[in-house]
Amino acid sequence: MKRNTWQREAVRDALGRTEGFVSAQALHASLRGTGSEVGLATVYRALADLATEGEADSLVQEGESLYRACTPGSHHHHLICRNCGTAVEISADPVEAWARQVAAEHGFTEPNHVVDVFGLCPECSRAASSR
Amino acid sequence: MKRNTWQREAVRDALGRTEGFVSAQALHASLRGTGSEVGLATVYRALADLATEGEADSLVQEGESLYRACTPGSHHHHLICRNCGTAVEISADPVEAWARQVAAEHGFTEPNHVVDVFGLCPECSRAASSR
DNA sequence: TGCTACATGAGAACCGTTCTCACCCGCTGC
DNA sequence: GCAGCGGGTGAGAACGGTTCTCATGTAGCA
Ligand SMILES: [Mn+2]
Ligand SMILES: [Mn+2]
Ligand SMILES: [Zn+2]
Ligand SMILES: [Zn+2]
Repeated sequence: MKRNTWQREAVRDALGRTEGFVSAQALHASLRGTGSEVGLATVYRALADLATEGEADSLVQEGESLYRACTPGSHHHHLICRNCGTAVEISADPVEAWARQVAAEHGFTEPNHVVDVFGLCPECSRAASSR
Repeated sequence: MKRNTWQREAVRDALGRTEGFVSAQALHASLRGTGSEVGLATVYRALADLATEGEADSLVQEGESLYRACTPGSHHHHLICRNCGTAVEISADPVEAWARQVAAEHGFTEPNHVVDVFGLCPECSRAASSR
């Protein structure tokens, strides 16, 4: 049975208020910045829990795990800005079917897939081209 | 100008002789096992070089980078066994087009994508079901 | 209001990877 | 061949993100 602590609540809130994918450390720093005295280990634990409960999505970039609030219960993927982390949820129905088929064709069972699209968001594209 | 050393050659060979994705540490251990006295740092460096030269593919799983010999010059993806690391190269032309389109629709530029399909290979499926 | 088991947090430990730097050796020009 | 240069190597230290430890705190329940 999972307890309700203000720490867990603070992490959930901070994640929800964040545009794109953030690291545990960044989230911890931002919480500390607002006066919240959460421990780093607690932020890691809360994010891991949120991810297993399906309330957060995660991906690994350059050796660190990034998290993002997730609309729960729906399988989806992300279009992510390489520069600022902003993310858009996208559905990938044709890819789902393709992945299942490819696995089956080669006799692989219990298929899974990792599908992420990266790029520069409109804002970062503008900034990059005007430089 | 890149020099030819027996160490680099040994790493390339060992990678080529491996079925699926392997970690730098595992490859280093296997080289040591065959009497080759390569340093761990050198294995890391060689694998990184092979990856940037397009002679190896890499992916990150559970916090460690895995490498695999790659048929060079062709953009492709992988169907990977979660259990033993065995991998099959697959082409994903419909996914390529989909990814480009999704990025364009949201105004994202310089699109990239990560597409991996995981599952249990026929052999590992058999082992799992007979247990 | 007390009890108890789970959550928290500071710091240590962990672990894959990268860095350092003294030594080695592949390459080039002679 | 042979010397000399400059990049390569390797043992161990350092690094950085994450997890663990354990003493203390506190949510949830009666
Ligand atoms: Mn999917
Ligand atoms: Mn592709
Ligand atoms: Zn951006
Ligand atoms: Zn397998």
